[in-house]
Amino acid sequence: MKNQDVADIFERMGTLLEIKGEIVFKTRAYYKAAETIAGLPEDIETLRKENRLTGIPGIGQALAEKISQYLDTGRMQAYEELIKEVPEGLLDVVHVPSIGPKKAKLFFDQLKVKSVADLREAVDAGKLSGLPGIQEKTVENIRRGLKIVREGQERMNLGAATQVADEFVAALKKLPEVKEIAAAGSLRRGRETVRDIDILINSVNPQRVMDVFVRLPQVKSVNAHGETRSSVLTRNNVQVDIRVVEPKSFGAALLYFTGSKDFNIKLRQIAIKKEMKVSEYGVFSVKGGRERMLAGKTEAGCFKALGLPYVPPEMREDFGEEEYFARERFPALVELKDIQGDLHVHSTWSDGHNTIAQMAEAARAKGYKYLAVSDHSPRLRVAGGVSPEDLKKKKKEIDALNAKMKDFHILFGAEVEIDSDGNLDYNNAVLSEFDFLIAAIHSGFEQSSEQLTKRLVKVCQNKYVHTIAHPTGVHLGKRGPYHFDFSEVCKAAVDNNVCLEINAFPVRLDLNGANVYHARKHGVKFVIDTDAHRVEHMDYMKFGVTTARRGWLTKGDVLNTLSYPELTKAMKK
DNA sequence: GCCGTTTTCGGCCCGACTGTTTTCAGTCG
Repeated sequence: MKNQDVADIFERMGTLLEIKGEIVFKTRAYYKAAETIAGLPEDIETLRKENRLTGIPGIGQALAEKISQYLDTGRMQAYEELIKEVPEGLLDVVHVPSIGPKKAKLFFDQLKVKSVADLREAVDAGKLSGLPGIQEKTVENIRRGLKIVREGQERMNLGAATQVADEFVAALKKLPEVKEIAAAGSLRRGRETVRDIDILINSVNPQRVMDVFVRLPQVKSVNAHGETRSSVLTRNNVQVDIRVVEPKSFGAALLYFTGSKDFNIKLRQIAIKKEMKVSEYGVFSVKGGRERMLAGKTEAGCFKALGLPYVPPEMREDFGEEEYFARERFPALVELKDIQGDLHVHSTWSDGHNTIAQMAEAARAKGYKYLAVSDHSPRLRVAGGVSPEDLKKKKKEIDALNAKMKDFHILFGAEVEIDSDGNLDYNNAVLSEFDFLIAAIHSGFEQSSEQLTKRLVKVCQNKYVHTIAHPTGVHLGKRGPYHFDFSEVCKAAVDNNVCLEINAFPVRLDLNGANVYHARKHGVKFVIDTDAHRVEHMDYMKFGVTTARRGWLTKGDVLNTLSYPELTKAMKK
């Protein structure tokens, strides 16, 4: 798949064109195209072969030609010409906080700054002040921006972000001035990774809330401290922004600050067609040149005023809103309370920290009806995979526990290694013993797309397999997904009654929301599992459910929303 | 550069904060 490569180039071209001073609509077209291509479910080379490039929204004749040229030659002439004019190093320069395309160009033109290193030198040599529009404060901001870049502001995973947000929300909630408080932004949408935290507050005394916020002990430095907006950096270099709004606008503000950006744009475009206007203050009628507020207090009210069905935060991305709005009504998305059990947890039999009994007790305390204890197979030596001999003992332990429990079932499970040819790590006699069988790839990620696809399809065809764990192998912040033909594997899964896993472990979230969305279109069924290696990890289920919701799943799409009798029936091959 | 049941030309989301300015440009979300 060259999708990401093409997306990256367009993204870079967008920025370079901005620095060059192109009209914003042109640069926006490149950004838009980059985002769309990065999120495409289909291989761009396939689309090209079938002459369907211009069918992609936001791709016209000009961009289609550039894509084709890149696929044919591995190069893009327009890009290469562009970087002759605007050095590539400026791409990093504009990513320094408080520096945008205009300042980058200014420093390049006047001081020959071509990289972040050049910029750092220019700052240290005091060359910046004196340039038009640049004075001491600006230099100071740039200096601070450089420091942030040095310390590296990476995206956090959803788990880490949730933790930071919870801390701030808990601290601010104590103020009597705070009437309502909610984390918004990509965190509320449940994105797999989050850059910064947005917190929205309903209060009639913004100044007081702001003053308390910027002085919280977690705060290291203050970027902005205004009447209604403030922004700080925590000791761990996480940016946290808060905004205070009046009660009458809380819903509109929550809608706005939840995003996504593309979703907001879409809403505003719809509003314009209906002679309305949407801002963070409300939904307004602008008929006859007169502004009249229609809604703002609640999110639901805003959607209603626009004549649209309510869209859950997880769905507010740039895929498929048309389909959603056309339907008017949408079946309810799966919720945490629908989950009846966890089908992928580990115990002390392999690399888990807790015994089967402890894991089962924790699952029961959550109100679950069943739990599959799915330990690793022998090939995964680092994880202490369970030998066939030990499996017999493990089975006995489970049988004994089950005999003692009412209304709860422990399933004899396994997470079995898939070898480089798509074969499993136990023989058929052993495999046939398991109640629930998860197949997983933990090695051989570097194989070609063809090999990996073949491997995964073969696993789907294995009659003992119930699900494929973390199907794309992504490890957030560490490793990208391995490449295979996703559609092909989805088809094989459907044909063989194999589920795909939504692994809720925060560094995985694999499948991700976009994967789930596309797999669902193929008719794939899913399990949402935590991959817990200790009791506490079972709390990660909420992140898996969020991811499922991002892929538009309903209860009916998810295997572990079934009752135990229904589950055993559904697992029959 | 894209796009079109009012358009193949003329549009393309909206507002706060900051720092530099005497009314606004740049950056950010």
